[in-house]
Amino acid sequence: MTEVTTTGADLPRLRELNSLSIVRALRDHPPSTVTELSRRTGLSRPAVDVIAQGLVTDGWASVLEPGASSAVGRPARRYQFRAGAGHVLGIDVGVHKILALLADLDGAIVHSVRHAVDAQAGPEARLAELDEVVDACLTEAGKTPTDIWAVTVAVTGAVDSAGRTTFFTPLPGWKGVDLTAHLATHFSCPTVIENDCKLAALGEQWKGAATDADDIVYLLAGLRTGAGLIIDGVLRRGFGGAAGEIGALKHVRWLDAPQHLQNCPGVPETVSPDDAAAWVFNAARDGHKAARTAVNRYVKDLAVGAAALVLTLDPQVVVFGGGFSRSADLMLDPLRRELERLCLRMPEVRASTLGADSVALGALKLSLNEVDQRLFGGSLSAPVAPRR
Amino acid sequence: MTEVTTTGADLPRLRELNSLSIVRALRDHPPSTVTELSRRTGLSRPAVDVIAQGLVTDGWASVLEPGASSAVGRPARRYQFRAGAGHVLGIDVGVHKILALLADLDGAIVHSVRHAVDAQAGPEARLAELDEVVDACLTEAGKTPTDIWAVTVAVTGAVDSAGRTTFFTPLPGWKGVDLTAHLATHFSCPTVIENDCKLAALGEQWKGAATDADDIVYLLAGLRTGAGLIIDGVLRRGFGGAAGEIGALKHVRWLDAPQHLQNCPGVPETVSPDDAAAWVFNAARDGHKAARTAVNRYVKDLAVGAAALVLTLDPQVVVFGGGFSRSADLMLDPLRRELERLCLRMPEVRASTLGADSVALGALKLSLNEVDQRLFGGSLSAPVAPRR
DNA sequence: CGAAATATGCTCCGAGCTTTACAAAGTCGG
DNA sequence: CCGACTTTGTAAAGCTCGGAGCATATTTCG
Repeated sequence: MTEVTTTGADLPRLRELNSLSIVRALRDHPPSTVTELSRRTGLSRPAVDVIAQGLVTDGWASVLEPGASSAVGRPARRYQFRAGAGHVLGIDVGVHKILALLADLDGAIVHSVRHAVDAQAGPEARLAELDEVVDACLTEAGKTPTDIWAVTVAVTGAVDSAGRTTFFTPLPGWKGVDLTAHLATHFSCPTVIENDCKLAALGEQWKGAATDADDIVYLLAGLRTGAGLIIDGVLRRGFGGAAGEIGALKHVRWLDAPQHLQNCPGVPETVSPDDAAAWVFNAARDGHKAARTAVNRYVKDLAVGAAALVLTLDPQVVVFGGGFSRSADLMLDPLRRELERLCLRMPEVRASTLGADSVALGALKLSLNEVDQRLFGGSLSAPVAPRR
Repeated sequence: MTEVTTTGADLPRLRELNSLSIVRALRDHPPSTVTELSRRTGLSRPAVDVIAQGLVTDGWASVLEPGASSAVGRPARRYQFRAGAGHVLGIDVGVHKILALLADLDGAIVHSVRHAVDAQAGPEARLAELDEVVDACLTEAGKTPTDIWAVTVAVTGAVDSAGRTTFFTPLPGWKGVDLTAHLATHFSCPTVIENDCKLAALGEQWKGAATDADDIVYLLAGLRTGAGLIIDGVLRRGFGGAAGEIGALKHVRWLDAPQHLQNCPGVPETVSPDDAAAWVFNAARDGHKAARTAVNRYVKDLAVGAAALVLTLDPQVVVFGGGFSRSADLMLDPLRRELERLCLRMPEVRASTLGADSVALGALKLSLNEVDQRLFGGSLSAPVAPRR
């Protein structure tokens, strides 16, 4: 019955907006004087002063008393965003490992815990391991679940808007798992489940190979092949969460592409199937003939799907990531050549700089985005942080 | 040197924001009383009253004096957005025709002019015809170029951010044409050049088959084959304006797909190549064997590219448009079957409801968006409309 | 030590929104 | 036809907020 679309603003709301404006300015350039903030926001000095003091009493900012000054004139009090007011979690539930990252509101990583997991482990064992990793991460950092403002978990396979893993996933028995419900028993904050490729794309945009780009295609090249898309600066999930799954098209041989490497003639019997690809890359570097053709065939197959993504989206950058990106030196140029042949407008092709960490970092970033949306989207009141 | 990022807001700015809020509310439900606006915006009645009167004196709104009232109580003055304060143009420069639509700020079409053009006409002749269409449209509606607040022109081929047609285009000799510069001699308002497929997608979202969707793949199926993408409610151009050009991939046989229809065995010699497809569709409806297989082969080729788009973007709706959409009855179900086979999550498949007008309507919508952005994005001051 | 420069803190003013109150203009019922 | 009621239009009072200006504090430089 009550109108929700209250678009009009009164004076308190104006104050709120200006407070948000100050917080934003504070986060961009951490230790700021009132005069700097005044210049950056366009507000007058007295207004900024009042608001900044309010932010301090509410726990959003802290003051650095003058100390040693470098310029002439009375040294200014410096305010800084209290990044420690809250924390977020980013968790990568992979086939072989679980990695949890804990960061403050500035995205600075406070602690991380990585456990190895048996690739064959069922959902119960995996969930138990997940709980253990989260517990360890929190206790070792001296935090409790109530200190956490957002949690994002990366899983393999397409994730629908409710957080369910649909279609398929390489995690054994994972298909029906309701991770959201499981996390709700530990955390009362918002929890997001998302596909690992998509989060890796976000990670590379945040702190990796594509910080300057707003239109990115991330290629996950490994034993699995996948993609994550960032369009106009925002991670795109698609209507059903299945965006980027071009590998499902039969004309694109993504499913079988890694077999060029695994079934390469000449791989010694002593090398396990999981390590075969690494052996082939090394052999190719040493000039091994069969290995070179295997790599080229792999890249050729990868490029067809990549070209479909590029032609559809016309991105600025293609990031080559995933387990095979450690051998990007071998594949980047052939990939460029193939794309050049197949595409209309050639994007930049770059190798991942984060490697396997991109997934967990992307999860962290999505948690931060979630918090930002709650703060900047609505009011600044929700989770007040009173303590110093 | 001056700081552009003035995020803070003072009192005048608050008034401005509230004015915009009222304008928006006014546009949603045209004839509104002050009380209604007050309820919808959350502002108090006196505030709304003052703002509304200001909007009237500035020419943004007009008053409807009471008249016959139906309810009890004193009859209310009704305000309405003055859609006639400005006008926009949407123009479709096609191979065979040029169509110009003139609309007011509500998007209501005031006048339209369509001229046929020789498909072989060179750029000079085509530009001259364009000028003639625009002139006719304005003068017949009693407008001058200064009454126009935004112009969008649809052309074939990929358009870069500067409005140049790059790569290729079916319009003879069109490749180097600087349409933006040409329009600047007529109009001082912003002019946008955009690809016709993309605008058709926008048209279908605005007034066509996908008004309820935010994630749309529009298929242009005709003698040319193309696509336009709307992701999260916004038309996506790609970094270089070449988004949706999946037809350039050799594995996707979009370029040759229409030849299944044109080279269908059994087409009489008397039928011109341009009309061959229509003949095949009619024959297929009558049970003509070769025609049916030709249609099926065409749909099969079309579906591969469509599947690549769908798998990449996971849209809610696929709109089947273009010249062939008049025969959607024949192709919609086969297309669904093919997509069902190729895709992970099946989107809805709908036939275009606008037909060939979708392009010009989309151009119109983009012009309106341009105006909206100028109004709602910044201040309400720019093009004041003083006259009653 | 004084001048210059910069930052802080305070007061006053004006703008804008809300609340309250009241007059105006209709309808409805007798 | 008239009075009660309801809703709208309008004016006044009060509150909050940001801007401008000035006095004061603190540091550097000459």
